Amino acid sequence: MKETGRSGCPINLTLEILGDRWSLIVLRDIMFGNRRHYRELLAKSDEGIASNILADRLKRLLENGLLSRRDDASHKQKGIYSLTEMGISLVPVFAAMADWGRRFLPVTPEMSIRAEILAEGGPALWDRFMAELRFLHLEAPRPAQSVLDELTAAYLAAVERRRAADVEPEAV
Amino acid sequence: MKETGRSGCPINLTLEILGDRWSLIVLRDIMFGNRRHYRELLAKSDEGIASNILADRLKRLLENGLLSRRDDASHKQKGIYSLTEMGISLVPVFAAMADWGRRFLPVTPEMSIRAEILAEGGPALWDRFMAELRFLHLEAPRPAQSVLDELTAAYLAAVERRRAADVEPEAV
DNA sequence: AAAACCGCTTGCGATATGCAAGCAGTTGGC
DNA sequence: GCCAACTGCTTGCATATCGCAAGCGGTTTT
Repeated sequence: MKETGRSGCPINLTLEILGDRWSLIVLRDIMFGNRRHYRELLAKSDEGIASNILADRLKRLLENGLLSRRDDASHKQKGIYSLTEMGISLVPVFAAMADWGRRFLPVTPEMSIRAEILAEGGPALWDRFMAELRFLHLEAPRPAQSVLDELTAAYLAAVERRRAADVEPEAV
Repeated sequence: MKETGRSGCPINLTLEILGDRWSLIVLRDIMFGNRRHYRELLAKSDEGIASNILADRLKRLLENGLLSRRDDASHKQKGIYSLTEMGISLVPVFAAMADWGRRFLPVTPEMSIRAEILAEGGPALWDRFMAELRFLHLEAPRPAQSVLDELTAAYLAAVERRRAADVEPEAV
């Protein structure tokens, strides 16, 4: 930890680690998009993060204990980034932020469907999701059902709905 | 709204408005410290925000609809900043962030007592707090009890505890 | 009349961001 | 075995933002 900050307020300390435009975007893509390699995070980012910014954020997230990194056995150059328990514990923060965003900001329907499901499901769903993340990123046992699959399916269905509506705008 | 952003993702849009080191600090001081004037926010900030940054953040928060500003009838130069419903709705986000911070970061006991109470109280307490903020910032009726007083009293008691422990370190 | 206070601005050096190009090493197709 | 594609990540450089200190016109207090 650096001693840059001034106060021991939890909000302040959280902002010192996550208070920028990109850190939470990176974590979001790892968490909800299951992107585990540098190139995946770089190329498939909806927002188009720059490569040096991504490298810097990954380094800081590693230093701060939100991520861990191990080598990919199948490719000597690849590294696999995983969420730690500290990173997984951000699920309620993401849920709260996403719910706020979808209520007050000009979100697109397909991008807010997952926020809606998380808000609807509440803490019980978040717990199930976190259990699944512990399976995907730590070595926890596989849970019965997959929340991530549910979220992803809903998202893809919304994308498809949008695509169909664009192709056939005369239909109601 | 600016068209800077790339995606309609609620997390991304939220970060475009609040994703920096200071915006949420300012809102925190208004919300939990009931600081309503520029000078109060400037001087009583635990983190020491710079005056130009504060002015810029207040402007952006006004533009984005999180705050409103009106003249202070008692002083021709003073302005009073108030939370809008959009700003008040950040209570769950603060609660989630503060709870995460107090669990994983080196917070001080007196600064995390309020986070603890909010986490303990859950959504029911948050709703009561938001009702009180609507009284303080909008023109809603006064609620029966004050959550803010409760939080502030707990904080001051923790400060006093710390002070007493520092003065008389031999006592247990 | 003087001093303190009001919100906020200006100047300026330091730091962070964003973009494009590039690098050494690895892998896969032929 | 050869070359192209791909790997994570760095470098250079222009621009934007940050952070500090000082200051400004006006108001209020003493």
